Amino acid sequence: MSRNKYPQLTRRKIIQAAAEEFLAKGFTAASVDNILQKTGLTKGALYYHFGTKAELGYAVVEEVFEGLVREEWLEPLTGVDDPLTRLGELIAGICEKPSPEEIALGCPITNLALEMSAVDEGFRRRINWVYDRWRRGLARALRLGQTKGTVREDVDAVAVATFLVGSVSGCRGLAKNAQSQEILALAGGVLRDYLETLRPPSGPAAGPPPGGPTFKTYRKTGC
Amino acid sequence: MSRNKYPQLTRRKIIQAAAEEFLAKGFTAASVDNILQKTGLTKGALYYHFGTKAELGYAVVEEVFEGLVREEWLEPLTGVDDPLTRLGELIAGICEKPSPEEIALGCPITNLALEMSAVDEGFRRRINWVYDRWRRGLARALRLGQTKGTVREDVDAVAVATFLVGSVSGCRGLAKNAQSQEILALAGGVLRDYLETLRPPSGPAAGPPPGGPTFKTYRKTGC
Amino acid sequence: MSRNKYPQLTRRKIIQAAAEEFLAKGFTAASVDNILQKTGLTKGALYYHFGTKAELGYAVVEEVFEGLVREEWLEPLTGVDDPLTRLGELIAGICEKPSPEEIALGCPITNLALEMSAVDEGFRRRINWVYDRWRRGLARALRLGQTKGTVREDVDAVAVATFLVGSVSGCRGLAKNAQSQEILALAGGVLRDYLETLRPPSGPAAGPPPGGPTFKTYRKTGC
Amino acid sequence: MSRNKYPQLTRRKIIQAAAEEFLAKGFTAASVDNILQKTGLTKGALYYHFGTKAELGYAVVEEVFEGLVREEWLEPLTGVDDPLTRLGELIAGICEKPSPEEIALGCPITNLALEMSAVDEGFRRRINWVYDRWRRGLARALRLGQTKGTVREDVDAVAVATFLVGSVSGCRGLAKNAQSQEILALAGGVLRDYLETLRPPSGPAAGPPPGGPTFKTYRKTGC
DNA sequence: ACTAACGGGACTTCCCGTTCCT
DNA sequence: AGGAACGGGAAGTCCCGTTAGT
Repeated sequence: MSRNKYPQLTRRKIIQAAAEEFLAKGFTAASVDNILQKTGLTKGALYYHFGTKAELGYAVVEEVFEGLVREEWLEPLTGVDDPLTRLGELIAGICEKPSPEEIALGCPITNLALEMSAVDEGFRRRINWVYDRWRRGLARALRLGQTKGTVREDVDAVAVATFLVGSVSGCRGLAKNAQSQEILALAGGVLRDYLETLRPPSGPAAGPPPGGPTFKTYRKTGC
Repeated sequence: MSRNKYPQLTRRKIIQAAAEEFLAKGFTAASVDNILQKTGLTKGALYYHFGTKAELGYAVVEEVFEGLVREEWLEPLTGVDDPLTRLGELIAGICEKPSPEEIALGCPITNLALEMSAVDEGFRRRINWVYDRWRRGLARALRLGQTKGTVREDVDAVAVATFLVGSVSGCRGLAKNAQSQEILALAGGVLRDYLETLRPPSGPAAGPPPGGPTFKTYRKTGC
Repeated sequence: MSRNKYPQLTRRKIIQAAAEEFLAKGFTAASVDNILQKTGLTKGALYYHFGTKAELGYAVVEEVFEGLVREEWLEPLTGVDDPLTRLGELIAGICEKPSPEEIALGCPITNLALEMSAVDEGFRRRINWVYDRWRRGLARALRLGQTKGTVREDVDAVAVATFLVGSVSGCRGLAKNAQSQEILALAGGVLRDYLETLRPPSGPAAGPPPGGPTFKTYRKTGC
Repeated sequence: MSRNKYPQLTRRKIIQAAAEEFLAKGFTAASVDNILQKTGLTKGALYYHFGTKAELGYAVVEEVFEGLVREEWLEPLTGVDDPLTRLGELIAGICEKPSPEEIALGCPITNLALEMSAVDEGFRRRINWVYDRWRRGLARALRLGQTKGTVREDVDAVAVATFLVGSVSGCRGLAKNAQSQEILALAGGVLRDYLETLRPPSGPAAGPPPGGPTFKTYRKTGC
């Protein structure tokens, strides 16, 4: 067998297939052989690149799930003057127009977090790193809003960011179990109402009307 | 070896041990042998009472996890005139004085929900039944508050109840992964602030000051 | 629980259910619990009457399968002056008008014989006892025919009887595997042709034409 | 531990050991661990080559038992002008000089057929394929004899072939249960007498005297 | 850099039998 | 005479990881 000229491509293929399996079945129930069958590769390829099933899982967290958070939440919020409006759009995108898979499978990181964090410290740390970036991104956006006057001065940006991450992932879990988009929409509506609470009392109540078309560009797949 | 005169007691012992294992390791990773070892019983007893690991899991959901929700959330709220104050106390109890285990292991039903609902329809249905009771209990309490004038008339009780269940379980998951009580306290504080939003505009803003001593009596273990 | 007034009836029920299970799945693959489920009884009843699965099997051989041979082969042949004609009718009954079950399941004793005789001496002896009665019954009938002049004097009655038992059970096994009545009819026709070979050269070639209606009365279920 | 360069050899070893176990204990009662212990291999090897106990059984039928029929019956009969004589020799070889194992264990395919054909369609089809080759081989030999004038024109070659397969396997089963070579010899003698019936009336009654020394070269092991 | 072949173990299932009790 | 509860073990499946080779 000749040397592959693009080993990183092989690595990517394995990680992608693994991410799908972990999302669908969870880490423990996922089978290494299944993952490899999807790629057409064999054990040797996997254990050359990773060495262990857990390390493969770590790579999925760091290189796939982190990216989902960044694309879905962090990038759409960077440099936005009115973060509450934008957050409302993002939440609407997830809660009101989810794909069937998003409902059925829920939030990838949260699934992994609840399954593995109490069992495997390596997972816990890496997932925590993703969550931290998520929370900090939201907090930074909120603080920028405070600077611009679109967010009340007295809100604790970090606390609210933490709450938002928890709420969003929790409500997605609820909807996953119920397999119901309506439940997701219900909870999403309340969450958006809550966000309006954070605006300064006077001045223009809100930005553009919620549910506008702009948010669509931010939707991709996952978190 | 004397035959047991109280087979239901044996059944309870197995279910209890299983609940602990499932909570600690998840359903898939839990081992039947471990569960039995905790009880001192053998395969024969389990096969007689349950027949399958999945059926054992179903019984845990129906007979243990449902009870946690009922004791922690439903019973403390029945017949309460001012549900927002009481909800604040309950949330404070979970978020500000959690036991180390509660932080480390998170919310039992939510763990199982995210692990199994996409894989096993039997689990999904039973967990959904628990979640429904939870949501309906909160909604009923909020409606009673509306009758008594302690909750704003224009709030959608079912939507808020759904959001509360999602938020609480989501924030507990976040704290579980971070293994941090502070994060839980942070999110809990925001959630309680949100609850104050739901009170009628005029009149006495709130009941007793939040975080009062009364709520301690409602804390037990789990959800 | 009060004493049953007719324990022998319980015993019969178990044996009957066991006979069906053994015939359908074989002895090893048959499950004691399945057998009991058919009867509505429990382990206590079975192990009161039998003590072991093997002993239950022995009883089935002795009390059920032996009866099939007797009813199907021995009784129809007792005191018959022209055994070849009668044998032809019996064979025709099995080979040309078998019930679907008879084709699907084959000959009960032969099934058990091939499965168990090399493994369990207890089975082998009892099955051998049944086979011996079968063979002796045929041999006696043939000898009576020789006395009456309907069977050639120079045929070895025991040898032919042995061959007949082997051929019939073998051809039924072949048809069972092929799940084909035609194969059974094919082989049966040849066997009946062979029987004609055993008649004395001169004199009336045969009795009534083969395939006559009389044989129907001899058919019951099994061997 | 050196990796095997000839995996087909490993495969053969497993199949051979399995064939012996299945022949000795039957398929259901045979233990995978026992089979592997005979070969010195482990679960991994079996799972790689077969994946399932049933698939191993299928391979045994297709690659071992089929070969027995071919070597014992088909090859000795190909291109033979006087098939009845040759058949007599083959039957004599099995019935008059069987090895102790042949008596004790009986005909491999027939054992499997009676045990599995009513339970597992995969077995039934494959065993039926073997039986069909057997029957067709005999029928072809008989037709060639008819061409050469050594077999009567009016015999139905397929029917007689079917009957022969059934009789031989049935008589072997009878002898297996009785654990008696005499019974086998008895039935074999009758079968050979029957074969003589199929010769054309006039002309040289038979070829070489039955029981001649030539048949010994065809004996191998099984069917 | 990757394949084919295999090691070795753990898990659930399921089964036969036993004992206390009525 | 028989029901209910449980003991204890073995079997098949499947899975993760490793090594010899290329």
